[in-house]
Amino acid sequence: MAVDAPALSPRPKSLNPKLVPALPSIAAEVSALLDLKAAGRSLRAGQEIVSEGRRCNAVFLLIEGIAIRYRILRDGQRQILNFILPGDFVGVTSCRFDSALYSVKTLTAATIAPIPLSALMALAETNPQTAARLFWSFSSEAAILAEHLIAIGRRPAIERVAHLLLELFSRLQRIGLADERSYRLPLTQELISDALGLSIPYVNRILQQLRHAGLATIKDRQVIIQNIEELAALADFEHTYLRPLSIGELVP
Amino acid sequence: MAVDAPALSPRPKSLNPKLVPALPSIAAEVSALLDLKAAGRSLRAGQEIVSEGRRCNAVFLLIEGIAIRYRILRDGQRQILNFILPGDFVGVTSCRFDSALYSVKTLTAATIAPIPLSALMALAETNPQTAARLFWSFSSEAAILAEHLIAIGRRPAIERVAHLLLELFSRLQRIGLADERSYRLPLTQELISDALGLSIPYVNRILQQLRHAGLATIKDRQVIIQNIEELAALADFEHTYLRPLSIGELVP
DNA sequence: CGTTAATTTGAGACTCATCAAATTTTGTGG
DNA sequence: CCACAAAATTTGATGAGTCTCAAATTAACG
Repeated sequence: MAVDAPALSPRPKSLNPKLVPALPSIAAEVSALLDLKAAGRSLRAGQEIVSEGRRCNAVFLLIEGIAIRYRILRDGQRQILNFILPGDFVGVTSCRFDSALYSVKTLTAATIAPIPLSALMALAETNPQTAARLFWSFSSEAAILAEHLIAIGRRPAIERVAHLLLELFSRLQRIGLADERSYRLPLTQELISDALGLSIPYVNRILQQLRHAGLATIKDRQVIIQNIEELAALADFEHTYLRPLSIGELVP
Repeated sequence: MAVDAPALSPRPKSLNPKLVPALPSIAAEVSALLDLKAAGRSLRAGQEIVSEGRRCNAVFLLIEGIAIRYRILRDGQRQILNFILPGDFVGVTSCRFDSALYSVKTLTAATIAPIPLSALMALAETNPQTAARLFWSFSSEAAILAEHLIAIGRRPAIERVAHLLLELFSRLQRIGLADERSYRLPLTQELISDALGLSIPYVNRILQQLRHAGLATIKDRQVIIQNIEELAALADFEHTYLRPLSIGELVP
């Protein structure tokens, strides 16, 4: 089921001390079916997977590492749409248009497995049940975007930051990349500000508030959630939106 | 292919003077297959289709009328996530969780056709190709949410408002519900403010700016885009994100 | 171990929110 | 079809939240 970690080339310098995590079941299923393990490509930190304005002829399964999806506006500002974690598919939205609407790039060293659109179409022909499950799973991305929209549209900066830290915590924990109250991630203040529509100096001040309140700290590329309950209360965080039902769980 | 307007009961009191628009092809296909026309239910303005916190056991095809998807926050604020227009599916994200994350309610009189999840599952069994196309089409919603996220996160109020007016214009035009430079829609300032994360008085002032600049006017539930080019330039509006490729157009 | 990247601090300005009230428009029952 | 109640728009004054700019400090990396 899960991708076998030792089968991939070990990467001692990886920022992530953990092994390759378990993939969500549909990702594992597709991975097995299309032999994606063999197709894995290693990327360095900062490499683009998808480039805005360019045709995108594949979707990618992120096997290891962290990436972001973002848009650069005409005035040079950046808006990060979401963080992409192991087990997530990359480029699903981008390949739906004749040129990609967003860019995706790695934040750490990463391993990705491309799935050419032709393979996806073939899958829809030869294995339509799996394809349906896969496509169904794609729509869960909308829930995360919607939650970001709510946070950015209607919540003050401190709640947004708290919410982001908790979302990443919850998602990483789910795939075995976080422990009880912390996770490793090169989450710079610039990334936070671009994800939440804030300025870097203000994010800095917000982080100080969280630190002084004993709620959360970022240090040495490590995010430490010191008081989960209080932070969740502050952020009005409820992790249901990160736990979509698979197609099989819909009708009990 | 398209839904036959006269076949549906005419609704003289409808706020919308136009007839039922052509559905997108996948919607038409599913509609025909499941005989959704016969299943159409009429709703009055302001009725809830999906309620946050409640189990949602169906998706709905909006056949006629306008709806919004939104969340009410703990402090009573509302964030509108998107506007739902004829031909759009409702509740796709909501039914993916054991209780709906958002509410959906009509803004005008409307006609919807429920598709029980069981029917959707059955479709995936009996007609997996169609199901795959349908599920694939669901993921285009993410592009609209992403664009909203960018607007709210990184653009000043006047650009957000301009962007929203143009998005609705473009989407309505596509389904035959807008003419050259205007469309009918009960778009109150409260709706705009809740969609864009602004206050009502400020939206009011922004609309005055747009009006005085000769760019756009809202009057008598009608939105008039007086200068499309200039408004689009102001908003940095590019409608690619509203024109996803169907699954068949992906590999040319 | 230097050089670039990231964080931190301060001062000042500006966008936009809040609150309150007046005005206009819309919907509705008589 | 009018009159009234409710909803929506408009205006003003004030203040909070957040941004910008600039520079200093600290941390990361080859």
